[in-house]
Amino acid sequence: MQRKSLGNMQCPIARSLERVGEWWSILILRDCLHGLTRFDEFEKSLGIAPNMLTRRLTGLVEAGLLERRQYSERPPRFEYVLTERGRDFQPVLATLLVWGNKHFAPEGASVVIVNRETGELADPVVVDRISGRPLSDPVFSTAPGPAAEGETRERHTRLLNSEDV
Amino acid sequence: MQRKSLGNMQCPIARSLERVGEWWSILILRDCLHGLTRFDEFEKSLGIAPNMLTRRLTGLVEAGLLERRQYSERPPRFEYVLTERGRDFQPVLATLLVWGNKHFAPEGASVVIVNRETGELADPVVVDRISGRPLSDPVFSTAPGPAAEGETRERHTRLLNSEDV
DNA sequence: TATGTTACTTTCATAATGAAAGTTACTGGA
DNA sequence: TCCAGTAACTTTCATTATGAAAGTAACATA
Repeated sequence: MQRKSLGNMQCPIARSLERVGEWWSILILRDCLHGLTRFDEFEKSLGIAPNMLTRRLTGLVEAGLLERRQYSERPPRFEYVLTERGRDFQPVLATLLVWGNKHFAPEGASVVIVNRETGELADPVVVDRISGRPLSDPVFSTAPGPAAEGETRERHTRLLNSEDV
Repeated sequence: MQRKSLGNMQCPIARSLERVGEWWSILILRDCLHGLTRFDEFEKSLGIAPNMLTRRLTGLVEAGLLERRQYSERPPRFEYVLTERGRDFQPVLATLLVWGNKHFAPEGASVVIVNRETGELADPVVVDRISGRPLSDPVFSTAPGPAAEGETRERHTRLLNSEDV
């Protein structure tokens, strides 16, 4: 009766969540992208118990999002640095930030994204690089990919047809 | 010794995770955005135990992402439909999908996003609507917002300065 | 009357989370 | 040499969260 694994689903969202879906994981990645690397930095920043932090860091290392690196021989000291896979998580954090600011910051935003060249607030949106159109445009929908099998293929094919009307 | 709440943090990412950070929540939202509305649809699609599904649906309704709506008087039957807040979550799902496809689909993508007008694969990226530049551009960074207090303000101010070099 | 459908609830075991305290391997100062 | 301090943890144990299995409610349909 283990927590049910999402990793063997075909859905890329499910597979992502298998790696970062546990309590604390995404906040640790947030801190990493803010430049934190050391155990006690995470501990203080998050207010997380050290045993939990160890579990999460180990998990993120195993998932290939972080690398555990020795930065001192004597005394032996380690730090955690993002891999490319971990850095690639940034867009997810940006969209979570925007969503949080819009819906859960009634007192106003506490964290924003700024363009340091112009000083202006950024307004992050997801667009399709090919067409330049916002992904919210109804022309976009999910579809089965080349590796889709069985239920996944049916599910997304169905969806495509039903929205084609 | 309850699971530690992230909702009283100022960070918008933490506040978002307070609402959708539990196991299954994001996958339920994914299914909602695919058009599912009914209990047994979610149950079958996810392979989730019904008691878990009830807890999550209740939580998402309380968080204002879903609305529970009666669609039949006799027999009494209910469905769950996205609110605006729930629909606004879509960009997060898109970025999770892209990340999952890139890093956890060695056999190739099983789900893709397509432009149904051109038939081409979409390539979703986060850009700043104001400047048009990709958010990965180093000119962008987080900064304390108008409502930032104490530690939050310091943290992001520090960051801004250190990267200004 | 029996079976099926949809949307659940109840009970209970196991896994995940968290608080508190302790450990390791040092450095630097009295 | 002794003691405090630092950084990165581990250990133990209580409490929550998750999940499997079975059951329930309120009907419709045959």
